[in-house]
Amino acid sequence: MSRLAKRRKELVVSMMKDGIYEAAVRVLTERGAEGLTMDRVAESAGVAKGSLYNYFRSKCELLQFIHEKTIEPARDFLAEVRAAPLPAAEKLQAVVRMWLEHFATNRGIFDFLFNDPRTREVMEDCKRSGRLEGIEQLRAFFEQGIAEGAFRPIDTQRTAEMFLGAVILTMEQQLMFNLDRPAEESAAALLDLFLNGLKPQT
Amino acid sequence: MSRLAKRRKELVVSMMKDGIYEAAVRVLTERGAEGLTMDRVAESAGVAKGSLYNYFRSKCELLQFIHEKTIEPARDFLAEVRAAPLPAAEKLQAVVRMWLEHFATNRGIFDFLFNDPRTREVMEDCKRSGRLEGIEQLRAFFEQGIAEGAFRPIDTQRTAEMFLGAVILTMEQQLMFNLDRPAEESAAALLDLFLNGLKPQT
Amino acid sequence: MSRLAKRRKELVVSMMKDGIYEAAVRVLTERGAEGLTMDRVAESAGVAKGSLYNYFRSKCELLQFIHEKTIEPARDFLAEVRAAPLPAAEKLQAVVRMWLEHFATNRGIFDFLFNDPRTREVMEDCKRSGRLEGIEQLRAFFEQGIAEGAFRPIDTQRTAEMFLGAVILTMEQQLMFNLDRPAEESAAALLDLFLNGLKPQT
Amino acid sequence: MSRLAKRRKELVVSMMKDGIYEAAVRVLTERGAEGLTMDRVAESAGVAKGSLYNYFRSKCELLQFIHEKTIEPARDFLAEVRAAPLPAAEKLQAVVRMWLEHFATNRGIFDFLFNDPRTREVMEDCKRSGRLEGIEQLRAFFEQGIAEGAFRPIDTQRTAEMFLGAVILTMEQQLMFNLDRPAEESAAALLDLFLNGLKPQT
DNA sequence: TATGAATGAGCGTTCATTCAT
DNA sequence: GATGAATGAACGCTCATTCAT
Repeated sequence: MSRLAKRRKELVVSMMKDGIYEAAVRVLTERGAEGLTMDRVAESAGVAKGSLYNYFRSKCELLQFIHEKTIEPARDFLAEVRAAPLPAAEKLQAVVRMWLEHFATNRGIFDFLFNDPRTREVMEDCKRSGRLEGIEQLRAFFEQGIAEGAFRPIDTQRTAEMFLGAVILTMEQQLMFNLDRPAEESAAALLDLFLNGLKPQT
Repeated sequence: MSRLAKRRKELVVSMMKDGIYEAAVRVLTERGAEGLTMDRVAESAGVAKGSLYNYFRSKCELLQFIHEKTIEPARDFLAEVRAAPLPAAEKLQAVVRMWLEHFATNRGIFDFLFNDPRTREVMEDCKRSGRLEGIEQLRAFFEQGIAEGAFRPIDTQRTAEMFLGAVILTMEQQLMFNLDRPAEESAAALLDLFLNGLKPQT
Repeated sequence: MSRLAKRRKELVVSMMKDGIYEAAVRVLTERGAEGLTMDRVAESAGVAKGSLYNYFRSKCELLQFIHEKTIEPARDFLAEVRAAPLPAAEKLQAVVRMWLEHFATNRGIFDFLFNDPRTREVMEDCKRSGRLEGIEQLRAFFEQGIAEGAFRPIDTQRTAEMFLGAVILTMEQQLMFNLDRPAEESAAALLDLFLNGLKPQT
Repeated sequence: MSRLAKRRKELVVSMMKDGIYEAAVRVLTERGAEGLTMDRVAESAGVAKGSLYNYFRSKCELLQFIHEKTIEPARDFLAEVRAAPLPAAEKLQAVVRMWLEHFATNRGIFDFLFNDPRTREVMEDCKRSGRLEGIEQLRAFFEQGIAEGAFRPIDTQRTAEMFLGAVILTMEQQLMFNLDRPAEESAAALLDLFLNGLKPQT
């Protein structure tokens, strides 16, 4: 096969995978993680069930693809932010805003990524859950903040967990009730609380 | 049927439901949310599968009952704390410690209650997840704190969400990795962070 | 449950298993070992597919049951013959005659028992294939014959293999072409050849 | 199309068929009869799956071709031996030795040819299994032996069946347990038993 | 003619629900 | 009311075959 033909084939495969991905996301949105069956993905993608297996060896592999594809832009942005010459607090805020924006669109896929126990099991083998990755990244920011003297020398692991938990639940509330909170505003509220605490400034 | 007979019948029904509940919790603990089948619940409860349907119209209804029943002691404790003559921060800490202790015993049921997508759907129909209630209760504490002048006048809804998120994820991490963090300590860390914030005390 | 009820239940279960067994044999006969699907067994037995799983945990278990049930009477007879006070040659002849009669009825099940590679795999785990069991039993007869001085001191393992092979292929030819050879006659021919050999008596 | 072009085409087709045959044998060897899928044959042959259907109308036809092609050298050798000026017993021994050697190399294809139920059905349609041919050929040897006065005037059909059965099961045992019996020795044991019988020489 | 993606019937298995006893 | 066998739709997955390129 010529190089050109090969390239074209790769493109077609990539497009099919994307189509299946989108179908899966639709199913996820309409029926939840529980309702994500290969039959429904196939139907939603407009292909035969067997065809899915031309692109993904198993449902598990499809799940991993969805995970990867969804989380990828977030991860890229995170790496970018991490490398940027900004104070820790600003990095945190940027990341939170991005997360809120990124997942604001779609409740099904968010649950699937962060909360579905099946997904977690599948992912643990190869990639870690989105949650674990998020915690790890956040820790880096907290450590930077401490090093800069901007944060108290708290337990970064615990802090990262609490912070991510706060972000996730904020997102979930928004998705669950279709709230209309600008990401900007939510991020600011989060940072304000975590930076300054509840106690009145003396 | 006489009133007495009626009363007795109610009692019997209630006991059966409780027995089934306990069986379900056992199954949940041993096999996870995925493994919670009517067969297994029936077997663990020592009744016939068909009998479950005399007490719960469907699996969905059983799920709702489990939810309710599990949440109940937490709710009771919360009401008690709420009524107590304590400063907001102490109330928060007490509640957090109780939650951590209450769910530390049992990973299966926790996942089931907060994260299982099947459960989630079911719950949304009737009271839109246990989270809501927790948030509502927490709001009261934050409002009290503000009224007392102990807290800044922040958005209590958002704060409650963030706080609950932090608690939940802290719990989950602990359960997921079988960490050995005393509830006392975790509660203290949570309170410290939310009260004082990340910024160094000036 | 009373002892009586228990006994009745056992009987019902046993009858269902037998019914399923017969259905499986029918399918085996009509469609061969390849065509033995759970769907077809269920249909032939006049029950829903799911019901099969109330009596057999898996297809493998059903296969083992068929194996056992079919081979059981042959095994019983063999044990009886083995214990009887007869010369080795007569024992051999009796067993061969029994085999030919026992399997004369049904080609499907015979193939399934002795030749189907799938069956072999399944059986190896728990029971040995019919073939192995047959060889082992035959060896005993040859050893007896040698001890009695009626047979030459040949390699009993090999001899048992050859003998069983001869029996099996004789059976298969008969089944394959629906020949009308009396078991009696076939057994006599087998014994004559194996005892006296091809060479003319000097 | 010119005669030459036709001839060339035939050659190409024949070579392709042979290539596919070899691929099928490889698959058979590596994965067993169960694992012989058109996908794997195509992959092993280095052609597209669809191409297989240019040379064989169906999997069934491919199976028949494999059968034919595998049996062929044995058949050729048999014809050769048959025509040779040797006593019947020596011919028998030569053929048995050849068979044992021919199939000793390869368990997968042997099972496939003689025991796989799928194959069996296919073969029955067109030539009722390779066995028949073997039996027919063996009969000729026994008839020769009788004519020469070297064998008793036994029923040659039955004898041929028993003999073939003995050979086949001997082979199968060897393959199933990976025994290390030289073909020479096995052939000698077979002949000794069939010629001289079990009874002690008087 | 060669290709290989698309197909869809079929596989073994699970499980919430029903219903005759 | 209690039972548990029967049900059948649904699941993830396979693979012989087809057909547009």
